[in-house]
Amino acid sequence: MRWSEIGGERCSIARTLSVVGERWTMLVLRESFRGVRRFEDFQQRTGASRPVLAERLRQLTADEVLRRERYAEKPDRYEYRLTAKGLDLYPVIVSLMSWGDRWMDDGSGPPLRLTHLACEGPLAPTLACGTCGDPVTARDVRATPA
Amino acid sequence: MRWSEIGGERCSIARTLSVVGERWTMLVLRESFRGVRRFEDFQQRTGASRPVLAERLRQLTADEVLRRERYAEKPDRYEYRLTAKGLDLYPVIVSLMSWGDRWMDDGSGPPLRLTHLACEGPLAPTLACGTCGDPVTARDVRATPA
DNA sequence: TCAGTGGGTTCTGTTTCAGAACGTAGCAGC
DNA sequence: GCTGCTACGTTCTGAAACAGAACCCACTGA
Repeated sequence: MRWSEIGGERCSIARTLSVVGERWTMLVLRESFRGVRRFEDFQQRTGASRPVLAERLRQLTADEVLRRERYAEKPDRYEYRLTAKGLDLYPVIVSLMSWGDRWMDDGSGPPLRLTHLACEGPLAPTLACGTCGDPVTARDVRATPA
Repeated sequence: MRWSEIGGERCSIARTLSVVGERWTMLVLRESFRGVRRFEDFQQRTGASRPVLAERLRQLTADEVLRRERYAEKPDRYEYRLTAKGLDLYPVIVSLMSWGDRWMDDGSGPPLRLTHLACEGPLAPTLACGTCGDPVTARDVRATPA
């Protein structure tokens, strides 16, 4: 099977990866969540090559994760902003970061600190059950085909 | 910058992607969480080609996300099982799945249903603040360099 | 003796990628 | 009017990664 065909699988993980699973795509989104909007800035901050970045931005726009908006005329200039669909990827980004903080630390501690604005405490991101609100690990869950 | 060098960045997201960001790796882990342990089964269920699968299993083992264990002798047979480090990737998998359920539905509903064993309710996975326990979205968080 | 199983490796043609160069449409300074 | 500078890409070329098929090896069972 070709990687480009995983979007057709009946699996939400595979379908999500067909949108955000390409090389560099997650780093583009990381920068989007940090407020980056312009091609040059994405290029510099992610390190992706220009052709690949152009392709990723095109695809993310087609998938409605980003929205391409003109911010200047003559010549036309566009920037890329997260849509609601894109903003909803935040838990993915945060869980990747959280795992890296815990398991990929080189001894110098987490590169970024997240503060929960509502309680002013450290975010300490947790996977919780939406029904009872308790924290959840892999062992607490049963999966059944729908 | 080459993709193979992102592990050296001072960013937990980039570092995590250096472990789980290759094509097929997430699908291998998806199957691991479903209990799959053997090469042939991974190959059939993920759709990755045999050389790529072999390489991914090798790398995940080197990164201590999976552990390679002999389950038979003459000839030796090995299986791949999640370590604690691997099990801790569960929030990443679940958040990918949750986003796919919400945004990539083709009209036939979620392919898999998750039940939280503690409360017997649907998991409805949520990103929560570990300090106050409340649900969190992208807008509720401030990031500061450490 | 012959087929089947499990876990890979090897080989070959195709696809994707990295980096540099180029294009384009304006603007600022001189 | 000429020279750079900015922003956002596209084009080109050699290198790397991938997909699928074939093969290898050490057994087992018929």
